[in-house]
Amino acid sequence: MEAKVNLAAVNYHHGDKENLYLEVLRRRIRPINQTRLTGLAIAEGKADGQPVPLPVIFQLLAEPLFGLFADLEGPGPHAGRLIGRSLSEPLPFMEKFQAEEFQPVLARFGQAIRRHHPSLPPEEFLWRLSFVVGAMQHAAASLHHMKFMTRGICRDNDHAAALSHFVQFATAAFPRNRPGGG
Amino acid sequence: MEAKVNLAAVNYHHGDKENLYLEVLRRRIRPINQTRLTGLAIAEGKADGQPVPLPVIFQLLAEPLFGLFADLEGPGPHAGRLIGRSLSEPLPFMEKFQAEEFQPVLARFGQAIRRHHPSLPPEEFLWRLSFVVGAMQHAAASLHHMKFMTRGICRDNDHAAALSHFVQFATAAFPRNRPGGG
DNA sequence: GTCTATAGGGGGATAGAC
DNA sequence: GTCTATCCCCCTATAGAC
Repeated sequence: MEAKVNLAAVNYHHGDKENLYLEVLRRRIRPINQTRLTGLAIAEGKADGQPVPLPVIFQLLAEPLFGLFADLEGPGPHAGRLIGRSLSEPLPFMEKFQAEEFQPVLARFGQAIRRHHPSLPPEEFLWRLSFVVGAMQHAAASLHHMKFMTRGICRDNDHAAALSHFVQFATAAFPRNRPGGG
Repeated sequence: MEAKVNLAAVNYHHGDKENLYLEVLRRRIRPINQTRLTGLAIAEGKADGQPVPLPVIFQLLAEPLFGLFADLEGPGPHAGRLIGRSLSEPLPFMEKFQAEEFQPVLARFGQAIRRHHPSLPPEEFLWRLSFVVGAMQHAAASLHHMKFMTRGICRDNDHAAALSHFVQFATAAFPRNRPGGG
């Protein structure tokens, strides 16, 4: 019936489509989030009680994601776009999934960032965090056609540039001295 | 065959599915971008040769999008999520579409922002712009479950808060005095 | 326990009726 | 020119073979 491989044995091993989709996503996302969390843990160990500098935090957050695009021949770029897309998926079961997979990371990194702005109102803090995360995801999802989008100024799949510019950008979003204080 | 209305006459009027999808998107996106462009034109008229202040620019950019969520019973929120989703769509024909619909707006607003940072390297400028746009889109796509994401701190569909925080955030991303100069 | 044959449903597009 | 009846393929999931 098929050229090389059995087709729908998939259903036996992975259940229905929804479950398969989540398994694939999890498989891609877990290692990224794991790398992030251990990276932060190590950095905090080294910091020895002091807050980890913001640029370091954002680097640790973004590098595992942008790093997917380092090997253009591997599955990374595809995974990157898959993740990007999944995050704007309106499917109801995705909310629960996103919470399970990303909340721990967000909470953990949120804490670390928060130490630099302990008196910032929680609501304001969370909005900024949300914007920063959105910027990162958008960048990851757009890496492959930055050249097109910028009419040739930026290069495609330039994950190193994305990373360094993102770190600068995100750090600027949480400036030490803001207009409103904090 | 159907309860109330003829079904596949759609195909006659709109051609194939891809075309229909683009028509729907265009219909939602065009008025938003139109509002943005005329808003900026008016602001520039009033500014009388001076650069339009950054907060005004970002307000003009974001308000038409976030404003979709003002009437929760209307089609706006649905349109907002549709647009959000379409932007992370990996479908090949979407790139062309996005360029057609969004490049003019981005170019126009880019110019206006650029006047505040004429000596910033083009690449750096475009990266920041990309991050800001990503933050905005992510916010629009997430408005409906901010409460869930923030464990109750932020409210759902709070487009006014989203707007004001975004304006602040985006303005901070283009600070008058940066570490690197410009 | 592993996989395949097959049924069932849905969606898209064409060919042709009005 | 407008719309509808119908076809076909693909995709999903179950039932049952090995």
